[in-house]
Amino acid sequence: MVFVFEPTIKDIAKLCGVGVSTVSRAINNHPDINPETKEKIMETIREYGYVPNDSARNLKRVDAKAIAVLVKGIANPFFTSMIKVIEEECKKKNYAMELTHIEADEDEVDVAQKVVKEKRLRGIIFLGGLFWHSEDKLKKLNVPFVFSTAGAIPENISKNLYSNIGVDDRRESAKMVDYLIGLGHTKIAILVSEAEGKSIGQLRLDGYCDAFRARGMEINPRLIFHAYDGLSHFSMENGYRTTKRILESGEEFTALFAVADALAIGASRALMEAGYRIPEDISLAGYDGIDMANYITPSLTTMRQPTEEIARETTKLLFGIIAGRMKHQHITYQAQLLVKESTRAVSH
Amino acid sequence: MVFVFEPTIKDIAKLCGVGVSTVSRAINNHPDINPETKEKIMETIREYGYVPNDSARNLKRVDAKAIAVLVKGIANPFFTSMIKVIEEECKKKNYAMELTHIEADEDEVDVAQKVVKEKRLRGIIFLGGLFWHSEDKLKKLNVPFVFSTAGAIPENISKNLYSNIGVDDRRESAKMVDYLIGLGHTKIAILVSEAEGKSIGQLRLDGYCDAFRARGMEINPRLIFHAYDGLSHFSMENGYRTTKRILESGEEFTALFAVADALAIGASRALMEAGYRIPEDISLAGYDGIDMANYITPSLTTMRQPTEEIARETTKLLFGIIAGRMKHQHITYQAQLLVKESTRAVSH
DNA sequence: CCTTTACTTTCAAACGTTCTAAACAGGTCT
DNA sequence: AGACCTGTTTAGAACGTTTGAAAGTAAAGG
Repeated sequence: MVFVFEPTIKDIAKLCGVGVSTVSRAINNHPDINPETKEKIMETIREYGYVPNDSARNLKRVDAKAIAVLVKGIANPFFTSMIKVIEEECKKKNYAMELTHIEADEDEVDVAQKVVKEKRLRGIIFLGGLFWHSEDKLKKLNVPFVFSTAGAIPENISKNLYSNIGVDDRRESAKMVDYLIGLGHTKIAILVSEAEGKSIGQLRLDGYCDAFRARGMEINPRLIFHAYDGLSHFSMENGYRTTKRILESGEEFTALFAVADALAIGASRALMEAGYRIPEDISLAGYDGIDMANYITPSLTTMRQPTEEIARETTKLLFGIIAGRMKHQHITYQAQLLVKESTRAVSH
Repeated sequence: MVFVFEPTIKDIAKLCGVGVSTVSRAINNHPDINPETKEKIMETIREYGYVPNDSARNLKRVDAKAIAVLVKGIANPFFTSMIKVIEEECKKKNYAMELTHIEADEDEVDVAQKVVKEKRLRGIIFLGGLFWHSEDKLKKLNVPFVFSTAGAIPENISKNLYSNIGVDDRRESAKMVDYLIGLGHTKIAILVSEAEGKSIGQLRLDGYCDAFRARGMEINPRLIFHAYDGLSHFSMENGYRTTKRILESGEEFTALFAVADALAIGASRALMEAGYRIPEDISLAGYDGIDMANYITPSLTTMRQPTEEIARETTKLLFGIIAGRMKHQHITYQAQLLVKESTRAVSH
């Protein structure tokens, strides 16, 4: 490796014959500076390729311009597009984004606390189905945080402690199932992930049950299948394997509702491998509205969440709260039922 | 927000009645410390929830324990699994990982330089099809860097300036095309992304041509289709749109080779929408071996790159070079031809 | 009782910024 | 000429850590 001179702010100051603070002023677009001096300094900076040391900056600044994004269940392609949007918004505001994955066996609060303190971050976005047990835990986080597309938070937690942005999973899920029932399906299997606590999976399962009840129909518990491999819940692999199991179980059904598109895509493959035609023999529906749902054949009927919009609003809200010009909010978006080729009326 | 006491190392020192450096010693597992003192300090740290400030640490330390991963073309799902592995390896070594996406219009070296200087990183992994023009540019990077699954680097650049790990795209691509020819196909269309310079797309196109030449067959330039939307080259959307265009062109072909699985999946949908059966009417082949290729129907014949292995070795190599116990290397992995349902012998 | 040795611990100087308060020019007004 | 602006610049104290050199302790050796 070649030796390369790495200039600091001091070097630049010396080079320009000015004080360090003047250079700092120039860099940070402070008002009180002579435009001429500023131009000269910027010139020198370009020439020597000076880049301010982020650590030194963050050390001194009270507000390290950075937020954390904590994601549980990275396997779900659903998050990728959200993260991209969040990143964009951060760039606009000149904020750095610390992306951290939470493993299934890790405690969310502990991880959040650690990363926030380490990097002196100003806020947190929680992405995905986290589940919080107590208010005490949440209070340990000393910065504003926002849940996005998370599961339900227990009722006993004070609403103005956090923000929550997403769709009403239970209601939208019910809509989907109601749509299937409307097509004449009565034997509707559901492919759901873990369902302990108020996880996303549980909410969507609740919606499934709601839809049946609303129509005064019986729920057959043997048509509820859990896909939980202990790791990434919403994966294609998981959907595929569980659907195989469903088929082996011998239960009869004319429609299958997978509570996530990734699961549905795996299910689609398993069904077709087994010789079922979609939708002629079995209707298949997903949930999320990921890109890929449009590219499989038959294209997947799904409940599209406005991911980009949610991600964008989440980020803006967090910045607003950090800046002190907004308060915690609870926003519910509408999902959109996208009817594609994978569902049709039941054939008698 | 509640006021929370954020202890510093000084506070811990005072609390324990010892000097700051002793606390520092305890945290960093230095040898010269009384086990008893250490235990007491660790106890206090746990009690007060002290977490060292990363900025202060990195500021003082010569070696900020962190590397950068620069990705061009995030839309390609191919990278997701690689990033996951790199992250794992970093965690093992207690290194932080700075993930940065490079936009299509950004200069890779400029971005790399900026991020490395800002964060004082120790090394760089370049993921994906970057293209380097000159040795001078590369020399500007003052830390070791490793290319992974990148395009070919021009011959005139000194080999011991960098490492390069991946498969021989040209050779493996030729293998795939040769396999298609072996099935009796002669009119093989290729769906390729941008092809200026020695990009990955160009290499795979070269392989396509090699395969024809090796058999003494003619190449029909009108069967070469470029999918370049100026943004994410290897996306399903891009594959879909370009295949529509191919079909409109009216050129005849019995097989389509998409140089990336994401493109192939988009192509698959476009072909089926247009009423073509795969593989009865048209054989379809991809390249990369992403997970999803197994879940579409028909499952996709593809050239599987050992992504996990490549990512793991890339990271290990970079750490080795940083530690000074390894030198730059150029490693070529074998890809694996996975024959699935989407290809079959041409029907006469 | 004074050295030596080995083990612990502390002091204080960095690291590269930002930011407050103070200083400095060069007017303009009494 | 002094007082008072106004616009620009600077010195220097933080920020929270690591680290090498120095200092302190206690046990062992003479």
